[in-house]
Amino acid sequence: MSGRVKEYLQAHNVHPSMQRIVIMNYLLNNRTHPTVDMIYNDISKSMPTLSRTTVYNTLKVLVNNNAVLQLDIDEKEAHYDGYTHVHAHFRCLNCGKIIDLSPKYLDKLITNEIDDLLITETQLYYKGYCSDCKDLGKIPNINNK
Amino acid sequence: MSGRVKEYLQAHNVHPSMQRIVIMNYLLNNRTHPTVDMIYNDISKSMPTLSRTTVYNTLKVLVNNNAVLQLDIDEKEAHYDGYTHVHAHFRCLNCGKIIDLSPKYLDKLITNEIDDLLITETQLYYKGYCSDCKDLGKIPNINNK
DNA sequence: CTTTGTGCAAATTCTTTGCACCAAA
DNA sequence: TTTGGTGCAAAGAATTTGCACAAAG
Repeated sequence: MSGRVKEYLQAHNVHPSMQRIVIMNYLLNNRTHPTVDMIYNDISKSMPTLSRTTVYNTLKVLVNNNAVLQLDIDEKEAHYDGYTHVHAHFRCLNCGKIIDLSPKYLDKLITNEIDDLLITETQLYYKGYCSDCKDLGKIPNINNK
Repeated sequence: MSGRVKEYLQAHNVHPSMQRIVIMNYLLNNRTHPTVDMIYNDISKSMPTLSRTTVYNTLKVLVNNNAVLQLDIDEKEAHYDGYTHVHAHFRCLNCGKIIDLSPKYLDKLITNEIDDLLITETQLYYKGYCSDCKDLGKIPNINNK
């Protein structure tokens, strides 16, 4: 079972340490878009030596290697998603819950209510390299960063 | 000229103080998606008594009243946009520049190159109120909060 | 007067850094 | 024995809070 996770990490050029396997496994099995603190609190119950720094370090490595998605939908703190395919997210401004939106909404702007959600705000962000930067070898290598 | 700004603020139920007019005017005339610090540094040249806290306060009021858009495209710090209609944004991961994308890209997922930009990442965020929260009078009133 | 906005300093929160220790190749 | 991962404590950066003063109606 965690053999699968180990392979997943290796496929993404991430050296599969104990901590990395546990954190990646957590993300694959908890599709709740957790924060660093949620991950840390949950995992340290069964792995009391784990440090917050390691959670930060690990998530950075995983994100840089496209094994995990970092969500900036919450201005306070980052959330993480083990499902890396492009998909839309919804965050409730009252309870904070973040959910995936069905792919059928991916290519359209949504206004008002859908699927029993009241949408009040839409943000569409693209990231990459602009014309000035993209040619100049300024694109970083993968591992670490 | 700043009479226009004053009217704009009033139309959004924001009491038009000197500082608010100056900050709103700055955002309407600087479509560079500035951060709090950029706004503070630029404006305090001509208004040395301005405080960073007031910039924070003012932006919060403006955002809450839909007079300004807050962008969370940069995980480090918030950027602000005086143009509030829904539109897509692109941020260069090398130089940090944020630009608006033509509306023609709004309703489609972009991969690879467009308009001389190399897109490596797409984030589609919706915010609002989930089914559990939307009926319960949990939607905050506009002014302040 | 009374309410609302401003601004300083201190506090909070999330994240990163420096460095020593450990483990695996 | 060298390289890379872990974890503690401290530092850093962005933002918020508490409170006193000022301004406007």
